[in-house]
Amino acid sequence: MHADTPRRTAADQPAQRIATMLQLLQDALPLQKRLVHAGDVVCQVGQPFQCLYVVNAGFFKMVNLSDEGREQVVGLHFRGDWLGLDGIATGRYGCDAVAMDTGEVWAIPYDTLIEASIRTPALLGALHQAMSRELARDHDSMASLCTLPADARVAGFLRYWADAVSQRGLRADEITLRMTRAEIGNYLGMTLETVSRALSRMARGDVIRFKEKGRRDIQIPKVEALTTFMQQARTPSAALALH
Amino acid sequence: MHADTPRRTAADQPAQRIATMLQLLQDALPLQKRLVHAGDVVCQVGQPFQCLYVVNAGFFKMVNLSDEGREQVVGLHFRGDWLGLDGIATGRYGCDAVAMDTGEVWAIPYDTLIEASIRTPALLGALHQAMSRELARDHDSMASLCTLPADARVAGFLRYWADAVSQRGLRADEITLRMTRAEIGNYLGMTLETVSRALSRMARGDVIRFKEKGRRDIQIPKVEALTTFMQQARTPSAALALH
DNA sequence: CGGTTGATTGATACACATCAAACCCCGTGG
DNA sequence: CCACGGGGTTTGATGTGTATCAATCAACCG
Repeated sequence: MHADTPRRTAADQPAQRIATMLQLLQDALPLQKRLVHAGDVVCQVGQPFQCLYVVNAGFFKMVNLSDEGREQVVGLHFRGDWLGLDGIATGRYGCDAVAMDTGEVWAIPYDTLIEASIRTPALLGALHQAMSRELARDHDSMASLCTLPADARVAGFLRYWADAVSQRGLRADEITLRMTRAEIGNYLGMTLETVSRALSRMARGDVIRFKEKGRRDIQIPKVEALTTFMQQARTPSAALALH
Repeated sequence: MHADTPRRTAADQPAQRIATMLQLLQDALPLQKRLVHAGDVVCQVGQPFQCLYVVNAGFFKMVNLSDEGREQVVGLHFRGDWLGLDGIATGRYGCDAVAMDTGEVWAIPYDTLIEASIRTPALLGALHQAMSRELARDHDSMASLCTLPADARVAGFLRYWADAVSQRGLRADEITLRMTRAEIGNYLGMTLETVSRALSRMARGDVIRFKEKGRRDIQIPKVEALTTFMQQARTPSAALALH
């Protein structure tokens, strides 16, 4: 893993797309920039919908408060993602957007966005792409919730995270989860103990490694090993290796 | 349950919204109408994205072919819903849209829609609402997949279906599922046997009734009974009534 | 240093999957 | 007409993946 200068890797394309989109927004709109810290709530379920928020830095979880207080993480968002999209239809936000780290979001009043899109049609493209992408991502999440066993879901989660950061131009072989096991488990539909066990199994199989002093930083020597781990987790066949 | 003339029930508002939107599309766009029958594929995963489709009649399932052939139903769509939205971002459809009954969709080239939206801005509102609504719906699905036990998920599915048809102006106390138990189970992340058992339990508790000669038609005497059934299914407490 | 929060690991329980058998309904064709 | 076959559904017996309960441990912090 020598640090070769990355020229035009496959990950560059999304990075370019995100950078271009953020630039477009800055040029075409008066943005209200807002700094956030871990735990800050960007927009809250039930509040009247006014603004969309675009993530310029940091990362965020979307939390759905289902009926009686039960919290459910329904999405994770990184730089370039939009927050608050599910408020357009009803006029009220459908989720809390909670910062998991210090970061910055740009508030864009929806009305302003629509107006500006007359002069700058590319704004619509950006919005539509963001929504469409989230739809596709949600479908993938549902598929993995429905079909994959716990181990495979955790592996898929790590792969998703690694993809997300690598698409943003960061190194993906060493990720630092800014979520507790409980939050991960909530997002993946399992308990924190199951998350912990899955990670332990992956570490035992050398699919991942924990950085010394802290089990939040995870090294991923080979991202494709996650994929193979997912596949073999689906079949109970070769479960005998490493009891 | 005497047939009182429904004046301005709560369900009228969505019905009005859908009718208005369909009218808007007809007035503002040259629509390519397309009749479909059960099993027809409206748009197929991997095909280049050109058109969005709006459901004018019938009902549709969205199927995600995950990696190796494994089919996953990720959404159900009724009159007024849009199909193919997850193709905007990538330029290729992300799901198959399969008709579950005879129906009609209106094909709308995306480019045409965007152009027309300059003259008729309301078109954008319709598109954005459709996408936003689906996002919110997906989040609800994820929450129920993650938190609810099988019985509650099935009950929630019936309630969702009943809501959907009642919002389209049809009677909701007697719904005919046009899906097999296997399809329902696939959508809800459980096996067909579990779906069957859940329905049997609900029938035993008189939450639903099967119409004679055929277990696809389900009577729902009181829709709110589904909600209470969901809640008591979540707590293993009162599970002793009716072994 | 104790106190707190998060993580790991083990023992046990249970919800659901799996396997299997029987049934119902419906269309087809002798 | 009934025999036959096949897809869909129901129900039961058994197995298993994961939740639950509980104890221990590691890191952080005032």
